[in-house]
Amino acid sequence: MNQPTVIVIAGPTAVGKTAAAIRLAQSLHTEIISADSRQCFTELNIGVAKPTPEELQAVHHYFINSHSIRQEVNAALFEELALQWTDEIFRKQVAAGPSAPGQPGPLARPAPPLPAAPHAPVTPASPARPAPAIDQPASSMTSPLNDPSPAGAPAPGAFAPAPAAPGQPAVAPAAPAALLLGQPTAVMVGGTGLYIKAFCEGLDEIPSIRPGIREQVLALYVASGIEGLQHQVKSEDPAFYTEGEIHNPQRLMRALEVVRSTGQSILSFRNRPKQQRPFRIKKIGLHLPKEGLHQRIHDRVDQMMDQGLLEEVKSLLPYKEVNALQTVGYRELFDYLDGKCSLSQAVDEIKKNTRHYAKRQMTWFRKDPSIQWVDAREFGENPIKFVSQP
RNA sequence: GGUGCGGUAGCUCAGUCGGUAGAGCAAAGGACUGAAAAUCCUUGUGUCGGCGGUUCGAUCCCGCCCCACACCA
Repeated sequence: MNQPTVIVIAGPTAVGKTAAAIRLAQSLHTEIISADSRQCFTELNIGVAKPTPEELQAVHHYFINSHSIRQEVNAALFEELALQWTDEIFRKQVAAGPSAPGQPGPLARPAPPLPAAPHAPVTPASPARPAPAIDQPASSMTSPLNDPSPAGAPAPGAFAPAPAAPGQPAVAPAAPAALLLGQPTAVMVGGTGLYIKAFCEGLDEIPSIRPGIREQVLALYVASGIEGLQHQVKSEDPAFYTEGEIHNPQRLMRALEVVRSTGQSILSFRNRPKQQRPFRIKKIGLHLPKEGLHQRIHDRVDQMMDQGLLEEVKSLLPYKEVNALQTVGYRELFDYLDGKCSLSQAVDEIKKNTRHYAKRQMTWFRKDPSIQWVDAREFGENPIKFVSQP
């Protein structure tokens, strides 16, 4: 049975997902939905390894530069938006008609294919970039759907793609029709496992939290710590206190805000079966040997510093408390700017915390039996090869 | 050369009034449905610098040696 397909590219940070997904999307003449909880923010560029302006020009990306750090973004919002975007991509492809091999597909852009040099030169340090558009009130950005990719935010230089064998053509010559069988296809790429899960399986429907309650719960945590949260959860949501993660402040606060807002335990909402999506999902996991991945992480952090990450972080100092900036690469440099450590210590911390992050990502993705794992280097050579099999 | 202080887990160190040792970090594994680049959980045998001596028994006390640091010449 033929259905539209979403190809999901997952894997740890710095394996080379971005470049691989762009090549794949170009081969398939389609567009990309990013599944990255940080690259959606216009104000965050170097530190989140956003695709370069050239890459964004080559393939249309959704959920890149679509939000401000002053907006609340979470997995539920992502699920909702990504489903809309998927539908939008499919409809565009249907409207444009099937593409013929060797010809520009319906969504192909005029830009030439990106070079896929196995060892792309490090992009030189970016010149001073415009100040992030954080002056705008969040309310003026309430329509991310209509403006998914403002051109104003230049992204940092590209991180070199996973090394591919020399001599490979920039774009696989395979015909998109081989995979599509006349059916629309979209590409999703990102490292935020929860967002991918929300998109593929859906989240339970939990009413939104009444205004003021989240602040109230946070204040409780600040004032009385995890013991205070545990104490309240024990009396207000005993079921969660018994079954939930009671050593995890975030889970405790979530449980409290739900019970205070709805009068019911958060556990009572966890009853919805996995969603059946009206499209096929094919998950590809990119991996590299640990030493190689760590080397790429270290190199990329050094590149970020060369590209001016410190300046980017300085410009965000007034916003250091917002959730979007609780992020590897930013927190450590805030500490440096606060005089808590030396610059080289901060850089070492970024490398270490990025390694930890990659490990957590692998723990998450390994658990998903529907992922087909591919060596990132092989995938980079000819992504469509791994995608054209059912 | 002399004096002092050290040499204990990958790193920084604690400790054993003599009964073969434990924290933080690192590392490894894991959980995770509206903060997810977040948050949380689990895992600690290492010639206690080397060789002798005292002792039932030494990482601990004593002697010599090696190494590091500081100060004095």
